[in-house]
Amino acid sequence: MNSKKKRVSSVDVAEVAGVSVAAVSRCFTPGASIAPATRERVLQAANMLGYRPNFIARSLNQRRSALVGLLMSGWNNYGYVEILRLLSERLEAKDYEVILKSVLSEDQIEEYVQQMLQYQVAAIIVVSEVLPSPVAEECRRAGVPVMLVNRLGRGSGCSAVSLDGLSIGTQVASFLIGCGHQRLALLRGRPDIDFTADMTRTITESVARTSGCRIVADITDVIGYDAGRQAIGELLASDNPPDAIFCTADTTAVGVLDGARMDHGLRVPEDLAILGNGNRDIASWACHELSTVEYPRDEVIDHCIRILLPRLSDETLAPEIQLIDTHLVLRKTTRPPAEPTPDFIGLASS
Amino acid sequence: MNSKKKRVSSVDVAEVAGVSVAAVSRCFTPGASIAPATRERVLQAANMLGYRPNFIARSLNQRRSALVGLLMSGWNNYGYVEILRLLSERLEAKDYEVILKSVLSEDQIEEYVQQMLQYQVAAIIVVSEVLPSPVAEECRRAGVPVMLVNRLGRGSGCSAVSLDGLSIGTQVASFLIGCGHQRLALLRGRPDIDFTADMTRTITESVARTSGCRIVADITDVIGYDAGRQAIGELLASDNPPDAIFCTADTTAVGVLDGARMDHGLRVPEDLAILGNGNRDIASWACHELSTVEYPRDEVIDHCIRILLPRLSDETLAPEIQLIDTHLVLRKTTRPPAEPTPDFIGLASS
DNA sequence: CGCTGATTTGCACACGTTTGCATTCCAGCC
DNA sequence: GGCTGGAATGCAAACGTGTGCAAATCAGCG
Repeated sequence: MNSKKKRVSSVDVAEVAGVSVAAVSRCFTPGASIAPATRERVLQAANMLGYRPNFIARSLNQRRSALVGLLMSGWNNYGYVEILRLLSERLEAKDYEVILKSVLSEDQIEEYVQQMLQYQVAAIIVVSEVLPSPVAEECRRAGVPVMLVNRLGRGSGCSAVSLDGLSIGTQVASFLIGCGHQRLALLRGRPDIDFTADMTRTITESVARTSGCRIVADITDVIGYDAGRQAIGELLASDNPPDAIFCTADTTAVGVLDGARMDHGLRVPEDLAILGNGNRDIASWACHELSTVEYPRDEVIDHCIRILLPRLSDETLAPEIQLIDTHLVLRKTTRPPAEPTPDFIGLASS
Repeated sequence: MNSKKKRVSSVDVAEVAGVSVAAVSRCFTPGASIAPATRERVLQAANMLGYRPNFIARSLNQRRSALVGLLMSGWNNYGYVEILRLLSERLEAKDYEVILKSVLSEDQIEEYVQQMLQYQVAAIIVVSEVLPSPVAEECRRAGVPVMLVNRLGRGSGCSAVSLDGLSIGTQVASFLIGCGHQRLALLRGRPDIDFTADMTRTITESVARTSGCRIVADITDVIGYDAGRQAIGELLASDNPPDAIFCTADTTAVGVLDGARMDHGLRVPEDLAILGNGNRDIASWACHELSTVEYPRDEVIDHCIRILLPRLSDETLAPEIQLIDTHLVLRKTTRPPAEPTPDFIGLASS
């Protein structure tokens, strides 16, 4: 009833409690020197008036805020959304606030970063395929650390956490080759993503070292169910139809799977093996049983937080890049390896 | 090189440009009275020094920030994530910043709202099934409007945008009854959600008015693929197996679909009709072809923004509640209506 | 040149905190 | 009782900006 006009501040509390504003400030500062008795009196007055310390004023005074900027794109990528959620939760637990920016086109990045810097964010996290190249330098000048997730940003001087495309590419290649496939196709999204580019490189190299095996197609900008379903049609109609397909997203892989089975009557994995990436919920569903590459999101998040937290309070720390390895999750869209070791044969048949 | 020690502020710019701080402030305030010549000089100095106005200081001075708090839960619900994304984009376009809080349990809400109020947010949006009951009152005291999305929060005095459960329940019931189904089952999530509760109520009422038709099961807390797949097993093993199932989430419906087909050999829709809710991407996939209820997210967002924006600048506006109607999207997990009008029969058979 | 009015500029205060420093208070001890 | 030292408290100066008010500047006109 009285609070309609004015916002209650520390001077109001001080007046009621009969102390100075300094005292009420110390009440809300852990570890400050204050007598238990007055502390009690102040808290009581604050409670009665409905007082809350103003974080904006505090931030101005301390010259640093507990705000962390988060640039997000790739909402259609389920893994990114999970990362967003987990990052948010972990930062909340440390009493940081996340200010979220959804970036639609790369042009916006510059503007958004400027805005975030104006809010004196303690750091900027980029969960996105696009890299704020010119912006990184500006953040460094402002002493604001930048952390890239799912992207390496080589040479940008940012910290980063990403899957190790080289290692995973090797795993994928040796598995598919080991199954006896000879005509591989790759369906991936944007060509300029570090992870998929690295993966493609090692797969290509591994295949080149294997006689009788080759890559019949490497198509970029294939993203999502419909794109996958259409792509498999085109591949099957081509001169060199593949006998195994690796997709950099599970949804694409499911599109390929549905297309192969329902549009073209293929048997999976007998006629065509399909390997996805991400191991999201749909991969385990009974109607798909998709073989895929595990995405170790908890590990990704752990490293993010580990790298980020110390840099929030100490600007001078050097950026760090963390690569993360993972493994395949084999279900029913791929065949078991064609040539297991004798030991395994013995074990299985005895 | 020089910016390592100090942050550049308006006094630095003023000094370089040879004007007062007031002048540089006016440079960045649209519509302020400033001579073009000095404006040019100030901007040049600002640019040279890499100066950016400090929004924290501005917010403190103006006693209001461009921050909007966003409480998010239900990340497994694809629709909610879409809402989050769109809200973020629309608010960005109006130069507001979104502070994101991921709420895991209801206990956290109180704390998170307090934190947001301490950051002087202009409003709080709740995209969540849970309602911050005690908190709503506190926000009103602080003059901060609260907007609920996908939840009505009756009696809480908050603005809200939600689907009209009563209307949709009527549509679902009359469709399923019109198809000749007689044993309906409902699988829904949390029992205390306005939308699904309303829907359940009207479905129950409609069924009660129809002779020969009844509801054989109304199970709550069934959320997601696995839960749906398990639930259909239990339903089929019961004394009263349903011939039609309505699920309040598409993922649940797909679980039911897979379970019915693959675990129990049922034909869908001949033996069992399945209706989902949300019309998310998976519903249209060839392996599912799920009939479902459309979720008109653009409309939801439009109303959100329409209601919210004026209340960001004017605290005195009364809360507003907007109900939104939608329609069914019929694919192949439901049968066409059993008794079309004679006209239709005539048209179809002639 | 002097006057008028409009435009531009600067001064100084306010926003709500935190914090270094000085001061006060109080208990303990010789 | 006087002295000492530590704890508690208040004073006042920041932090970086916006803005009302008054001063200053300037153009225009008689």
